[in-house]
Amino acid sequence: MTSPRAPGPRSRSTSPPEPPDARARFRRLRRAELPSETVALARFLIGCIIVSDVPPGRASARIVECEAYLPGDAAAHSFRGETARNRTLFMRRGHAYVYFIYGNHYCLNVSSERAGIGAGVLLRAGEPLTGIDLMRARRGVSAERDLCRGPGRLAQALGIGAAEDGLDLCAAGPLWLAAPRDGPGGRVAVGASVRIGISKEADRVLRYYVRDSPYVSGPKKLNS
DNA sequence: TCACTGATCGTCT
DNA sequence: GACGATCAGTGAG
Repeated sequence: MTSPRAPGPRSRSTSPPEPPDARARFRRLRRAELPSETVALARFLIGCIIVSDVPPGRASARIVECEAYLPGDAAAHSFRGETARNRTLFMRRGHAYVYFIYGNHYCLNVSSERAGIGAGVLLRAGEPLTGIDLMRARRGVSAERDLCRGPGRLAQALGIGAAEDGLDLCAAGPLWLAAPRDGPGGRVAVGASVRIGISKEADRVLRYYVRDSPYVSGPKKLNS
């Protein structure tokens, strides 16, 4: 009948009580702060925060893993040129490219170059920060580690679907990027590896992740 | 922890 | 009609 795990239609909010952690404050990233080159942006995004205000409430996660998909990269969805599906990948940097994959899952990218150039950064995993109960409800699992570990899981936990495709992540809206939290522990060791789940250009080291983070996806040998 | 497999459906050739 | 930037479940080591 209906697709089982695709994010459902937005429920009509009946002013649910705001969980205490939803009041955490984040500073929205300005586009000028985003590096204008894909690899640099992928590295930059590690430690940044993705914030979803998709109803019924706020959920956010610290980005701990992402992959760069470059212009002219055979593994990138933009490789064959612009289509109806991937057109948001050709928007200027800082826009959401959301696509549906394997009949079950949505994945979120951040467009990464100037308008007209197809490239992006796939957000693969996050460490849940706020709205954890909401993520649990969306995901149907309780283990915090499994809420955002993997691109499909991350999108589902944040309530991201086709409706979020094309959103400006540097503007006010239901989905946006926030600066890393300052203070002790703000600086992390970033590792690099080959990308996961692709067959073309599979040897390129374009995946970045937080070393030793339990929230990173993929086999252990890629994460040391 | 890893390897394997089925589910599921939009997109593209 | 084939493929795919995945996930969850199962079984083996």
